[in-house]
Amino acid sequence: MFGRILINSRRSGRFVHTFRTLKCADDMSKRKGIADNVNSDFCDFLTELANYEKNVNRQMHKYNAYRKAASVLAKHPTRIRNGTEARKLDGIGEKIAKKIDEFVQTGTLQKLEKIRASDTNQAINLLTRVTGIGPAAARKLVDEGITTIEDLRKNPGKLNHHQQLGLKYFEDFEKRIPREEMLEMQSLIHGEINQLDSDYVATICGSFRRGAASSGDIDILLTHSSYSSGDKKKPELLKEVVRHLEKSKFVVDTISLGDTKFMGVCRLPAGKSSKERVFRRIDIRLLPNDQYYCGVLYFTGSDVFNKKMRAHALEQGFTLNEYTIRPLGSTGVPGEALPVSSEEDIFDIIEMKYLKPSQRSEGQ
DNA sequence: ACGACGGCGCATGACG
DNA sequence: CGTCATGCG
DNA sequence: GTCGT
Repeated sequence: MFGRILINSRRSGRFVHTFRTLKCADDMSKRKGIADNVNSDFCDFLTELANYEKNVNRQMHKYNAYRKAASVLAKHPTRIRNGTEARKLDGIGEKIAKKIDEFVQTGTLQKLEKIRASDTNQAINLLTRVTGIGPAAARKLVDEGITTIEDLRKNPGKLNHHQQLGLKYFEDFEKRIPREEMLEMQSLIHGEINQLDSDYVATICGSFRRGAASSGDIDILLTHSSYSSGDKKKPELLKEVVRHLEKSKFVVDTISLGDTKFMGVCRLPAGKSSKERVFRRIDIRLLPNDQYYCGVLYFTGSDVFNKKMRAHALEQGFTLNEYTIRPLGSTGVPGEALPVSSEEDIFDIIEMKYLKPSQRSEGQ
């Protein structure tokens, strides 16, 4: 889904919590107005608290609250001097304002120091960076005395398939993908799929589509002229594409594969200087052709843009989601899905000026 | 004071 | 075995 | 943890 605003340190994005961030995380470049974040120290400790709530306490809502606060501070053009000033921003309340005061006055946070001092917390935060290991599995492993990546490698039997692949590619999956490489993969993917069956259509979404200089993974939306939402499922359409990409040696591992969603691992063939390529996370989703463009719009983001666009749709009397756009009756009940055969159609329906993907990064 | 904060596909385990 | 819940992304 | 009701 989406791109998020990266606030913190290095990769965290896409999953940003500390480390695993999520999906979209890819826009580091962006905004021309914000001169490289004068409040980054606040953002850093808020992000650290966010990750702590998510990974250790499993408090996803606090995690999101902290990230929202970090995000609003990252976008703020001037240096925040104290809690009172911060308190005015949307997403910062009494507690965080107090923390900002403490940080300004002492240069640190008592709470954070305690969190950092705990070996258990550190271990949980580390293990959680392996894809497939979430807060629950990380805690369980740590309870069993497994606290390092090395420990994991010694105990593969304690990991399910997804987690084993996460461990196998642990280092590579934390590396971002330069746009240049995304473009290479796009060429390869389009070539292979077209060769397989020219009635497929594939679009790489996420921040890559918005023009980001780097991406966290590859997120492909796929459809086929023969497949509409009214039809019965076609389990072979996606599997056929996956098999073909495996045969061409691009897809090298499968994390999960159902009728509509594939999650796996891929790698480009060796480049010129024969320097080894990095293994990358790849997702492919199969959508019915009549829902394709709502899906492409949604998975292109950004999150902020999606929210604004949905709000605009509501004002115009429509409800927009990742599948369909539907008119709202006088009672507020959604009607039948309207026909859509391009992203432009969706903008037209809600009387919104068309924005190219590169213009959807933060708003307007 | 109290509930919302996204919903969903796939893998896996719990349950019957 | 089928169905439901949980974890995860 | 923050916001809206």
